[in-house]
Amino acid sequence: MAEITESLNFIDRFIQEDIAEGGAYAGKTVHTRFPPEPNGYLHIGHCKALTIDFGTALKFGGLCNLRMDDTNPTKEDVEFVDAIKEDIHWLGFDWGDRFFYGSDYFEKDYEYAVELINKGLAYVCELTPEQFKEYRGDLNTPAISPYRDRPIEESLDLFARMRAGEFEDNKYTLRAKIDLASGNFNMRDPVIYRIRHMHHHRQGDKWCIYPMYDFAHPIQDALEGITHSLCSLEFENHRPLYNWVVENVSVPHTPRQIEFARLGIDHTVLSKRYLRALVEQNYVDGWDDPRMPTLCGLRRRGFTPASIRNFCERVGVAKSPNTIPLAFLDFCLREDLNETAQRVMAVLKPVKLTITNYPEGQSETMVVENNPNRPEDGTREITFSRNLWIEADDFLAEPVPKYKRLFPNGPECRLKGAYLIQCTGCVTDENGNVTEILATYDPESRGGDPADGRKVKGATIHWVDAETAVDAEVRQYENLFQATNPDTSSMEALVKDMNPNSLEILTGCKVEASLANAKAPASYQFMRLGYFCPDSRDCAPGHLVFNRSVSLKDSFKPGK
RNA sequence: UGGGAUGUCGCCAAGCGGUAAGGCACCAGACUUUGACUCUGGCAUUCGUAGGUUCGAAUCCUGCCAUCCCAGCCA
Repeated sequence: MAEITESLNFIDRFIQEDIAEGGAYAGKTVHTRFPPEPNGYLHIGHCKALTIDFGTALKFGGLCNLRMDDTNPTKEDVEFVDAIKEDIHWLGFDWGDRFFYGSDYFEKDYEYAVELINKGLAYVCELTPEQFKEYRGDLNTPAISPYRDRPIEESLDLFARMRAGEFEDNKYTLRAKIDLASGNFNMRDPVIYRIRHMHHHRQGDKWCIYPMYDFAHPIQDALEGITHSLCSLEFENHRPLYNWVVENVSVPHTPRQIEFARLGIDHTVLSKRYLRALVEQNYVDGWDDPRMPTLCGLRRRGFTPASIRNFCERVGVAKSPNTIPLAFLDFCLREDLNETAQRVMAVLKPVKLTITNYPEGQSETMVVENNPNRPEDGTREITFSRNLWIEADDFLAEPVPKYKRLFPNGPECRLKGAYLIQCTGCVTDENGNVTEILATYDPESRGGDPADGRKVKGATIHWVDAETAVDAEVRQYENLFQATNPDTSSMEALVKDMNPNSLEILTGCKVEASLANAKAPASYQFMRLGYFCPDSRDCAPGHLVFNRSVSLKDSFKPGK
């Protein structure tokens, strides 16, 4: 077993007890699994589960399987299977050769179901869905099940005929005989098989009866030798049933289910159901729309795998409900990018800057480092001339207190990697809008350091040479698709509850700087936007002005 | 209302009977070729609440309060 140096969460402690001498799994290899249902794309919430499933196995020197939980043919599709695998690899997790489909165990599931019938622990029920609901009972009254005493032979016969396709959907179900009076509804003789005449994405038309999650999942875990079946809190109520199946069916192995709290992020929809609706009803351009909290959406937004993994690890594992600030996700990205991203200068909201004492037609080349944190990343050359673009926010006609940037007769400022300049004034149009900023430069400060060593009072600002700049149109999205209340019951309500900025963007009315709430200065925003795929398909209102000295293709590749 | 969970700083989260880790956020200062980054310092006499046990409790016991999950032939 690998030495465990990280701090242990509550799951780790359970496992440690289990594998300790005398424990339930003494001497065994810890084995977990990540079991997504292939009915949608993975989102950052799944990433937490992924981090826990794969991370726990790793921590204990064990293994983690990837298993498509495809027992319900009505919602599943191969498109999702491929996308899920790709996203997991992108994140950096690897299941080796342990990739499985829950549906590959259908034959086994069937045998175990027959075993239950033979033991008198399951029976064929013919309540209609409506009756089933009626007979369910309520919090204080037990359920009623008129068919629970059906003779074993009869159930055996009916179950075989269910499989043979003799009955239409919903005509019969197979139910486990457990406890009609249980306070836990999952134990009130739960349905474990239903009839669905439907094409299965993998099994084709081989089956017309499908096992329910509660029956199939423990069996899958047991057959794969999973020691610890980690899942989210909403399955806590299912654990007694999970254990019941494992105990009453002759599976070769006894897995243990442990539940943890799922991830919550403020103002972010993390429910597959709603994400799916957003895609299907065209509120967004697809699962990989940069506004989506899906892994492919985050990837297009410029999130690195390391930043997402780190986020999930730092968020912790516990059982208390949690809502993590979106700012924390941003922090994790900035932290990673600050270390690894190659810098580039670009201007979000451009305004013209003219260096009045710089000769017209003259141009020179400046050399700037690609990443101040990593000299080994080298340098790049950029051109400088009399006409530049700078950030509109780096100039104020009327300075506010403590403003250290450009304003008429303001402090000397540094153009990053170029010269020291001082603002002398500005040009405005008939409406009073600033159209051009005027400044003079100190020829003796090439590179940014004054010849006489005087201290620069103003800030350092970024710029782009108007003569050589590339105008790259890039659509600037709001941080993530946001909603203040993900638990609303309709799309209308959901959209109504959305953050106003998002709504504007969704309807295409207006696109403002996407990272307006990012605390970092513009350059850091560029790191992010720079990694944002400037694919022409995303071109829309906003635009960035890039310095041509960097090849867009090379420097602005998606964060792969 | 029956069953199952959860409550430690604004947000996460350690702690597991010996006297409240850490991160994010925030505040103050230093540094700085991007007001960022980095660095330094500050930030819970108190652990939902009321009692009890104990020399000693966030940790054990009892009651109460709040919140979440469950009555799909979804997962």
